[in-house]
Amino acid sequence: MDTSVSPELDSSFNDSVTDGEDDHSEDSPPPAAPLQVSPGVTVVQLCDGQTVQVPQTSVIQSPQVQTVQIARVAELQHDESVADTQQRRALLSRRPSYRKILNELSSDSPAVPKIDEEKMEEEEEEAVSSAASAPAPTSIYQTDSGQYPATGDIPAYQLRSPNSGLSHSIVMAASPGSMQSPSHHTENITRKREVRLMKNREAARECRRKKKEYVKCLENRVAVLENQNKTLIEELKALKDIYCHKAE
DNA sequence: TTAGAGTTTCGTCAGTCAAA
DNA sequence: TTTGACTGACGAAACTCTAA
Repeated sequence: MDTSVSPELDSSFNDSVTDGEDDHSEDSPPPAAPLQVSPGVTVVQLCDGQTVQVPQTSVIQSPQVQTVQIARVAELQHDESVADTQQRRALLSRRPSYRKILNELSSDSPAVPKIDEEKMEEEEEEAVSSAASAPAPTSIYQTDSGQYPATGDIPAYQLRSPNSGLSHSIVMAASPGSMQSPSHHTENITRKREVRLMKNREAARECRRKKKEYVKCLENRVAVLENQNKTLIEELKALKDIYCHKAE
């Protein structure tokens, strides 16, 4: 099972995504700066072991952030090793959902729309109640969401679904399970199935939407890091030049 | 213009997990 | 134990691109 790797990646990844969403995140101070010798100056070690003092405005401090992040991941791993099994299982077995990740994102960045869960619930309830109370719906896809009739675009596999024709005259039994005729029982099962399918359909849509946003955030993050990397390389080159001139 | 390949989108199923 | 939410995998349909 390779899922054991994902939580660490995800925990650091969530930070990265959050940072990636906000391009100014590089301006924020790192959680710790081990090579910082004074408030305005950072010490950078060159390949020959010597050190050079760099103004704090330099982007060279950013790798420290990464180092610290790696250290935090290592810490996390250590903590996990001593945590109880249930907690570890919770950490290792499942990655956070896109909903969680994106909700975190949205709390950091107002540009990302937060998922209105209450609204979604209301819509679902509405859909369910309409499915249950509709006098004679021709199809659940027409009565519930209103999407398909609006576009007139009902996929063929939905039309030929074995359930699509069975949703007529859905009536709730007065006491489900006690005095239910076979037909009512079948209708109840059918209705439950249709509700489940409808919810799952919505969930799949939402999941895909979240996934897209998530991938976009990753791409943004990659772009930011690539730029940063380029700047760092140039800066390192300049510093080496300065050092070589001094040495001569 | 059109046939076919490649890509995208969508619904469904199955499996997992957390909460009740 | 049951239930609901979430998400990967799969197949089907729609869409896009390209060579003939």
